[in-house]
Amino acid sequence: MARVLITSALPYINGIKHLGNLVGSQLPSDLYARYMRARGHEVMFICATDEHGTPAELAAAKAGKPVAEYCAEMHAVQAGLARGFRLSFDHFGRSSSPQNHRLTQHLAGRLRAAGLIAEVSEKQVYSPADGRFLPDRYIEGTCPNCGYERARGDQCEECTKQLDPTDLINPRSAISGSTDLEVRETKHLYLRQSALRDRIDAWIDSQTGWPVLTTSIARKWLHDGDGLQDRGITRDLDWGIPVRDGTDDWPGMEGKVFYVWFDAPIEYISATAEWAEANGLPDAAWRRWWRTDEGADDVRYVQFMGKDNVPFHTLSFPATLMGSGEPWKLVDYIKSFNYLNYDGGQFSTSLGRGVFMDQALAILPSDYWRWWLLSHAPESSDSEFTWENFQASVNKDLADVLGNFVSRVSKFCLSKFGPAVPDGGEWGDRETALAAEINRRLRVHEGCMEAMEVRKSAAELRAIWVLGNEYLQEAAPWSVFKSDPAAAAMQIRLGLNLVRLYAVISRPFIPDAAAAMMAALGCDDWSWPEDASAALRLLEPGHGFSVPDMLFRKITDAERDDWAQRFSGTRG
RNA sequence: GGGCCUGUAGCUCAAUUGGUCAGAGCAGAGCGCUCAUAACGCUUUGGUUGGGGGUUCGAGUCCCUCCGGGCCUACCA
Repeated sequence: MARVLITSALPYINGIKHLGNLVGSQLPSDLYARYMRARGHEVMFICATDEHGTPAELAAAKAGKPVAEYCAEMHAVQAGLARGFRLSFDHFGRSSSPQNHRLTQHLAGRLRAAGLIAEVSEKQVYSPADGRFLPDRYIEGTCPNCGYERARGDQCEECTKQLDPTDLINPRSAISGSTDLEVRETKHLYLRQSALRDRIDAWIDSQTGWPVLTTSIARKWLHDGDGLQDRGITRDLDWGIPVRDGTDDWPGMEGKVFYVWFDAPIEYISATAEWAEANGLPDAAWRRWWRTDEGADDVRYVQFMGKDNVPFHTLSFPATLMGSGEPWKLVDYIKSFNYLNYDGGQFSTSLGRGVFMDQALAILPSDYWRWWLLSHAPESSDSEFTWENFQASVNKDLADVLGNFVSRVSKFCLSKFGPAVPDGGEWGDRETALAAEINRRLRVHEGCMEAMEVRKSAAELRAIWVLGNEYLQEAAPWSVFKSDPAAAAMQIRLGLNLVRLYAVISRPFIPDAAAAMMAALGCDDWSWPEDASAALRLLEPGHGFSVPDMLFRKITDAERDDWAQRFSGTRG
């Protein structure tokens, strides 16, 4: 048994996430966590809401609530949706937790002591009307290059030219529209990533088998131009983790907070501490996952994220941990995903384009979505959600191939033999061959799951479902029953055992359906089928079962068209 | 501008990384079965792997070029 630490990129607090966000980190990480648990490994699966930063403050203001209250509410909403999608986090924390305050301040202090923090005075745009410094992208104005009137301070979206806020003509606050802007001097802390560049570079080089997407993004940042640049890790905001040197004041930095991307990854660790506290466990319980000097040496740490998060996880966060000089556990494997698009364009939170987590659950149970999203995960390139494809996959894979198999086996048994696993008959060549084929395919499936090849894993799982239908077709118990009832009993006994086997191996993908299958069989033995031959004899003659309700219903053309219409534009 | 990824049957995607690999699922066609959610099984029609050029005994797989799609480019997170 191994110990596996799994983290999903933290969803940002300012609203309900869409399916693209879900499939980029939380869902595949859940698949992996569930599979690892199913194989008997000790798993710590961590996620949290990422609560700091300007967008959170603005979203709270828009909602007319204090930011702390807003975040608490949105955390509860996101936690509820996570439960709705059956995301099996051991802990779903908050980056605003006391634990994260302490650890972030501690690590900043360590970095300072190691000489890896630089204090830099710089000029930033301040808006008296908004009462805040404005990040570059919150300043709008006319592009000096192309004349576009709504260019942002970081880049003109029209001509893609990189801009400095002071380049803009007629600059104004994107928040209030105020043109009363001034440039103020302010001091900030920079993490001297440049000083750690060689160490990080060597560390990235030492990794094998990481997705190209992961390493290519990291190398680009390491080698582009002058190489890895220092990064500002503080902001002039109210909401965040106050800048401190461990538990001491940091002179000159009063009133400033750490930048969200400094404290967010640290929350992976802090959330594990939150988990320990929530469960009444001592610090040693979480430190054995994170401190290589306190037991984390044998931990395998895997991170899941969308490609936009890769720089922070390959560079900034490792720099933070390495630079601390303390033996923190570094990530062993980074699984990154491309984007999921929606019907010819991008999902858009602002435009309400696409399907959001709450809406998805209002339409169909989570298993339908889990299956489609996982079997179409954007691994090698961006992928696309279309209602036609969703309908086809759900109806064929879930309803026809798996659901109907369970239905035909259980109903046939009930009508011919009654509500218990029938006795009689012996396995022949066909059954032996089936067990061998299941073993073979299962080993392939396991290899894909181990390697986090999500789509292939789904395809292999489906192929194993198909084997059940092929077997029934060849064995034809409905025909055999007429001449040799005992042989038919053996065949259908195998079929019922196949249902249990399917429940076990399908559980990481479709946990609710798996539970329904197992419940109908009156069984609670979730042991992994190491050997199909034995697993297919697990339910013995006389064991009672019931016919489950329809596992998956079909999506009608009318529903498909209705949904396509409903989610094409404006949310609500 | 620079960098990276990507373009394979109508659709969604595979090809152990130069050597029978041109494949699977869906859709289409034909046949079979009747236990089942008009479900299942078998067979089968589709591609000169975006265009062009090159390297090689041999290239979706390497190089050049052109065309198309996407992402990143450090103050959104």
